[in-house]
Amino acid sequence: MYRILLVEDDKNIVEMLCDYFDGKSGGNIKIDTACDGIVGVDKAYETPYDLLLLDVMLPHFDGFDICKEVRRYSDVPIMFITARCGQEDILNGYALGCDDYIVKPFSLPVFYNKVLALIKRSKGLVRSSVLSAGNLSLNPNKGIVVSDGEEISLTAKEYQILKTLLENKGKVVSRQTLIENAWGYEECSNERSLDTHMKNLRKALGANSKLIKTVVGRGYRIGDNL
Amino acid sequence: MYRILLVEDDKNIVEMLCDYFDGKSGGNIKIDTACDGIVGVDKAYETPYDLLLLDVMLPHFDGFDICKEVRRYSDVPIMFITARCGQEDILNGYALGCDDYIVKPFSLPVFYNKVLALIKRSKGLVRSSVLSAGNLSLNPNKGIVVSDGEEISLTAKEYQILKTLLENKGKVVSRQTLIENAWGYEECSNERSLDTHMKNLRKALGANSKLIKTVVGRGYRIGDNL
DNA sequence: AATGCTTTTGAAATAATGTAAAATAAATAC
DNA sequence: GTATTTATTTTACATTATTTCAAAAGCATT
Repeated sequence: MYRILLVEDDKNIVEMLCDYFDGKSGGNIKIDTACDGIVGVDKAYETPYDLLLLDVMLPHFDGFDICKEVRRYSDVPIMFITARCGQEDILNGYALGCDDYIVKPFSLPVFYNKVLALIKRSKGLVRSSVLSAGNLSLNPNKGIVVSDGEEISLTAKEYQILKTLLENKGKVVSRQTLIENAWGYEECSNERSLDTHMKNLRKALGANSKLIKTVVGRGYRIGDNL
Repeated sequence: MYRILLVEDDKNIVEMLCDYFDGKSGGNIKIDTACDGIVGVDKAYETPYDLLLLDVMLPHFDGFDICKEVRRYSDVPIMFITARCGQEDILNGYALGCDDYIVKPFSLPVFYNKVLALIKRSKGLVRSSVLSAGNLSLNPNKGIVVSDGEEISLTAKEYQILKTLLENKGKVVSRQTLIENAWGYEECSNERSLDTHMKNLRKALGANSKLIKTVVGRGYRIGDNL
């Protein structure tokens, strides 16, 4: 399930995009919305979204401001969607670190595919729809995990933790991010639970558990080497 | 240095793009060209490009065919650039696994930025590039540090201190600045703690610890020479 | 070389993470 | 609807890593 934050003050556009994405993805994409920049920045900070869709013209804190602020701490994919089509604006967007700049009006089916292509690119899911590290693979479509050629069964939490690590292969993923991804909005009351799930996950992975390194004080990281 | 393969049969476009990219990037982007699909596929197979730019309408083996073929074995970023602007064509491009589909004519500066954004996204270099000094490098995106070719593990504080020093390479960084960056809002109770982390950091860096000079009374400075 | 100040060092205190087992909650079967 | 199974959370303690702190060493000024 992919999570998108849409910051847009035009209710019609919000509704249209939400409906289309929900229908087209079969509920596999969830769009969260904010109608002004301040709320947008706050939400982006609290939740690990897979993509930010930003209108440029917003009251008080505009899309460019949001992008600038978010890029201080995050690599999350960012697309602007706006009626402002001047070359100056577009170049400014790219200078602030956006991934794409879409000018309204646009074709919904094309836009949908653009969004999906970017999310997949950012997660390394371009060609195969399989995430992998070393001799370990996870198929997010099928929801199965194979370790050393054998399919293994993981619990929901273990699966989510492993998926988040693989989506960020090579990067240190903070405990907070892992918790947010595995627990979602209902927070986990005791953050020590993660330790236990981590232990169970490692046990389930057998020898491949060595792929997951603990980076004390900063999080965990999965890589291709034992 | 980034390498791009441009498959395009219109000599004018080829020349225009090559000139523009060469000038704009200061030679940091090298465009290789092929004027038909067969040659394009061969070149893409032989060389690890950072991006493929494919015209759709080509003799014999068109851009879609190239994309389909290349995607059998590679995740390389692919952009179509073509005059064919029908929605069917665009959707077909995305279905074949392209990253973007640009319709001619387009603005060169915008196109240049799009290309750069995609290459950076594909390499995980969105926010910040790698920081380095001498034979030492720190990737803020991945959160890893490499010293003399070996990845070394640093604690959270050591990592922050080194990152701050590298962000100010060549400059003297005051102890106060280092403390503020590594401890953030929760102040460190004893400012002598920095000394210990400095010691541990130097120990972890091995020979490269000589890159960090103590400037008594003013702070520390990292440089490129031992 | 003596003084006052800053930096380095290593042992002790503290904090973070790993593990196992028990308790609770959720899902499934009967 | 209840029993059984399975998953998750809590708890307690072991282990490892990090931070603190005070003593020792280094540096600059006289």
